[in-house]
Amino acid sequence: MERLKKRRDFLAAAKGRRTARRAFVMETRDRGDGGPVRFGFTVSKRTAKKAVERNRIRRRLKEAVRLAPAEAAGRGFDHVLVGRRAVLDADFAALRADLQSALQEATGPARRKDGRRPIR
RNA sequence: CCAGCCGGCCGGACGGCCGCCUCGCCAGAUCUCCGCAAGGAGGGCGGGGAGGAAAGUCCGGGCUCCAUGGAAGAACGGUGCCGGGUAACGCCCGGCGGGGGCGACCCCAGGGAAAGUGCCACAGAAAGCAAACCGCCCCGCCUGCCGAUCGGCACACCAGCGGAUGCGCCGCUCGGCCGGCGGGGUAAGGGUGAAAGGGUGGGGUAAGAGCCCACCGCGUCGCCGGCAACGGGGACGGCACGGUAAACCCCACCGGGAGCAAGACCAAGAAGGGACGGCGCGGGCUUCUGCCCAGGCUGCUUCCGAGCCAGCCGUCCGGGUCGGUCGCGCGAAGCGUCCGGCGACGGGCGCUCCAGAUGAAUGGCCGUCGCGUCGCGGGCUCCGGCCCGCGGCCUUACAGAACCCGGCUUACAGGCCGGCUGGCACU
RNA sequence: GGGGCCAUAGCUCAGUUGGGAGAGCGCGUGAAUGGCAUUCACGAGGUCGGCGGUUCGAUCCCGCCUGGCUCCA
Repeated sequence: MERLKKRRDFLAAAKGRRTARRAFVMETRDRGDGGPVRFGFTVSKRTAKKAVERNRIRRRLKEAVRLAPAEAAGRGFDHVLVGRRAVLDADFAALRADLQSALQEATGPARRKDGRRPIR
């Protein structure tokens, strides 16, 4: 898994499409170059005050991303996962399922003009 | 057995599958990918991979840069019984003094208030200079009352002469009491207050007072013990010296400032600018040599020393910012053992190499065991609980390295070991 | 990672030789008005962020925690 490390990339992703789930918010940006997919993680001090908790949130999200099938994330995308406190005691299988659906939605067809999700 | 005190330690264990970071070795024909570049990633094998507090950032150092070197001083900040340990410390050890506890033991910013200044609200006579005030005592004078002796009978009184007796009246003297004025002696006592000019007891006195005595406290000076803080004891003094320095301050000692986001290098790349070299560079006197006087700048100040600046020409370098690499893992290191020391600690020998991220590595899932807790069932019981089985829950408290080290402080489920004190019972 | 500052009534803030806890707005009651606003009078409201210490006495002085703000790069 390739990681996002520059502040620039995080700011760019924050302007992209947002996909919210119970335990996290995913910000997605299509770089348009068809290159490898990259992931970034954000857990702020406001989310969890203690460093142990912030570490645990990021690590569980990272593991969920690692176990996700490579083709699900698409090509040329930057995904930033903003962790919430719910990650701490969420069931891991449910976390993976949420990630999978979020990736599917984020890399799928663009939203309709009214901003609602496409009807399946 | 119960209650308690002190010190030290642990803070889940084993295993499976899939992953992450890093180090070493091998391979690596410079092959592929990312990047403008610097550089980074990609293979195999092996090793290592969070804490006792990694935390707070309260102290002390190493290391790095900044400042022109040295000395003295000022300012500011800190520390504060004595001795020792240490690279150093505000830390630690041992001791001393004070306070608390039946005790084991615990607590103390614990120098100086006879260098100076400030403050001590309210209450209180008075709050720090010692006196004033109330009160107490003595003397004198005055007024009033009472009593006694003596003298007297004008008035009042009496049954009455008469003032002999009784009730009385007047006067002298003496004594007592109340009050006032004046003079003096006192600090024992005076609702208060955190604190009141040594304390307690006795003697003494007109009343009192270290006025005298005993003990305690205090001060001064010798002596003895101790490196010292200090302790013991003696003589003398005869109360002078309230508290507050985490109020200003004084004394002694320590401290230059900033911090790895320090700093160095590399790549891309303007302007200001910088470095080096050459020539040149204040005023006066003088024929020249030379002599005299000098400006500005560089630390908070002074002194000594050192250096730089005034222009022109030439050559070279070239910041910030973004990115990359280093700094960055052998150290006041850990473990074991022996020796010295009451101890903190020091020394010798042997063994080991033990995290290095930088949007930041320890994760995910599972099995077995252990611990804790809850529920149910059974058994035992000194009725407080203990044991066994099954099941559920937490899979466990506080908490995540960010240059490193020594301390301090703060947070912490549960548990282990050792020593000691008090009480009860039994032997 | 490293510096600095703040915390006092519901809100915004004063508070120094350490002895009284305060102001404005807001709130409540009353007056005035036919009614409302303005105005006037009166009143309630505080572990001075927490825990220790110094002192006779602490919002104030000294430690240690907690929460918040801010600066450097």
